[in-house]
Amino acid sequence: MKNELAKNFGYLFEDALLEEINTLGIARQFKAETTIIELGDFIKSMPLLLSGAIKITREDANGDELVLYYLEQGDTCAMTLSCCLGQTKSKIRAVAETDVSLILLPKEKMTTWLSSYKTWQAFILESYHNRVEELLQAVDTIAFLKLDERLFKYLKDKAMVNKNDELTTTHKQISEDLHTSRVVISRLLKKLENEGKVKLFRSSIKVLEL
DNA sequence: ACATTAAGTGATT
DNA sequence: AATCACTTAATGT
Repeated sequence: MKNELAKNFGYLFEDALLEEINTLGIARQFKAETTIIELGDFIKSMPLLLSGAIKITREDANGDELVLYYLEQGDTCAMTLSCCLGQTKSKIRAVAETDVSLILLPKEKMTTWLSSYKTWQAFILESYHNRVEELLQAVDTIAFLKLDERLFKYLKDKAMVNKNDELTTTHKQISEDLHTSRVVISRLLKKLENEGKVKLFRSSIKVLEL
């Protein structure tokens, strides 16, 4: 774990902090599709993403889902930060998009480190900043983009976090992620295919224009 | 061969 | 853009 840690965060954190993370952190792996944080969960530790990608999702009272953003290697969950500080339940769901490997940090350390390590402070502020940016982007996407543009952006994002332009997913799953119906996705995907932006297969989609 | 699941399509609101 | 109803095609048992 130590080398992996150094590889991903070595340039960010000072040695003393890396040491602390190394001794206090718990390494964990999740397989793709595993739910890491469920709605309403209490957060007792904070994750540092070593590899893989995590899909952050919101859900309304009717159980309708909506994808907010993806976390990638080197990221941390901003929701967790506010949960740890405010002692509230998680208002989001986190599902492993790919196989994920991460380190869990005890939440009590977070605030202590904030004052004792400048690099930690910078890291937290930086990732908070990134998260807010992504959230704003997500809002823009939902509010101002038409569904066909949203769909194409979704496909590109998904290809990005998976580092693979061949996506194994179904029209139904996409419709759930984008909060719309399967039929609509099928039709829009057909349109994108005719425009030469994607290639459709059964249970998979190849993104051509990245 | 049969059942199940994914995807395509016309018509309606 | 959503929903219904139905078809076709691919896949699993």
